[in-house]
Amino acid sequence: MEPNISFVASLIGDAARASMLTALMGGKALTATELAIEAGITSQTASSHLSKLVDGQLLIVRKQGRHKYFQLKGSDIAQLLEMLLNVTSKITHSKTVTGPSDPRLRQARVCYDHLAGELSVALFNSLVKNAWIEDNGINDSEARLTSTGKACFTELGVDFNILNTSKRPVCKACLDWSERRSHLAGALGQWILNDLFNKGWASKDLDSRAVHFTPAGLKLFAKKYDIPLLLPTHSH
Amino acid sequence: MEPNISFVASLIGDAARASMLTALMGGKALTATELAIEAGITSQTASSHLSKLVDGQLLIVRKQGRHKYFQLKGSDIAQLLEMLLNVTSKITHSKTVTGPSDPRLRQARVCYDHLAGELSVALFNSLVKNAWIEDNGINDSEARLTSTGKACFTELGVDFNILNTSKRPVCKACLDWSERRSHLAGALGQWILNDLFNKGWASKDLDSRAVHFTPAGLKLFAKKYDIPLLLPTHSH
DNA sequence: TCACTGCTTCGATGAGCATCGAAGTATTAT
DNA sequence: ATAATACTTCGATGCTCATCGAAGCAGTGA
Repeated sequence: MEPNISFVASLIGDAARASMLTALMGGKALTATELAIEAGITSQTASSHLSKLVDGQLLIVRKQGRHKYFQLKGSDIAQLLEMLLNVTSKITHSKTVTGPSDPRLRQARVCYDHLAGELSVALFNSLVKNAWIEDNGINDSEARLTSTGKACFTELGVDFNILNTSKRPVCKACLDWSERRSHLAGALGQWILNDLFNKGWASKDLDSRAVHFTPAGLKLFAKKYDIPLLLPTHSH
Repeated sequence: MEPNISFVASLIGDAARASMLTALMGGKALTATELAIEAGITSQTASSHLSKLVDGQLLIVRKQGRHKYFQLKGSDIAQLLEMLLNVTSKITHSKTVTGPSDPRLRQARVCYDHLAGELSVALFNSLVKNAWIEDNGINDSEARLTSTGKACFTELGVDFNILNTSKRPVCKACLDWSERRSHLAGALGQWILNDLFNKGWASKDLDSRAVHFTPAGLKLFAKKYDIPLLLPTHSH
């Protein structure tokens, strides 16, 4: 028999659980109360939801003192959620005219473990333009690291020996639900995001999904990857 | 605001609708009664479900006489469902020991518009071995047509001028939920499946997801793509 | 015209489940 | 010790929605 899709889908198919899951797309582990607030429900209800999500293997939980920290079980779950975001936004956009959005989320946000939003799309385009990566697909998740790219990234501090040991692909294109264009995911995308945080160029916002750049950090970031900086409110 | 994932997920999160959707992964358009039978419900209930799926933009419908033919709205929907199949099978497999399955489905089945199952994985491996395509990712959807591959496929009758006009990627790796390994998707994967049907080497089974090869067709297929043929019941 | 099939609408039924208040158990703080 | 916080369990409530019978509409064939 084919696996029973409806089980996993129904877990995601509740409004409260869905907002918890999208909150966890920020990559950070969150406590039960934080998630309850995020979903706008009481802690009792949240507790029930969270145990279902853990039973359903969508989340893992780590107990720390009197807190319980929840996070997505793996990148495959994150990928599933991102694809749901894509499909959903495509569907709802056709109804609600054009996609409104929190401007901070539009500009830069975390997609589980890599950068998403306008800036990440600009980054991706620059990488393609400078032939660090090749983008084969039009709509889809194909990307390839060139030898130039490998050399340049190595110079920037990437250790491909380490990246290659992980089971996940190094270089991967991920479709952005707000921009509808590709951005960089995979182990390399993760490295870039971490690099941003390590260098203090950007930090996660309180709502944990938006990424806030410092003015200086933004300039350095743009310079490092040769990204043409646009005005904050540039025409669509 | 972020799109409301729960809406789409809850559409899939019903057992009856889910079996309808997986049935439509066969790529063929099915009538309302066929889908009702597939889901094991009455036609009234099916009608209600189907109108929800159409409203929700997961399906498109085409009226033909007194019949209504339903099919998945696009390849992105199919991709979403396939990913759900992957996640679900990974989750349920860890509980229900090892994945049992209809042997015909395991061997060869249709995944929306391309071939899936043991044979498709074998095909993919042969293509990689002979350097027609390159497989970059380990777990993920990356694949790249080599120049050799392009030449060879052209010789087999593929017209890349036509394939390239479509918006979808030509060459794409798709993770198999039964095999947990990559097989070929994309426009090229679609071409191969159609080629199989056109040549009469294989046909869709009555249950519309399994693909039945003729003995002669299987041999010719294996020869064409240099696939080592295994015994029907080969050890896992 | 009449019968048959495919699909839809309406209404009633019933089950599942999200929700929260109240109470209970840990864990940490004062 | 006492209080406060974080989370869970239990029970009651109420809503949503899948389900099907009955009836109706439309397209097809005799």
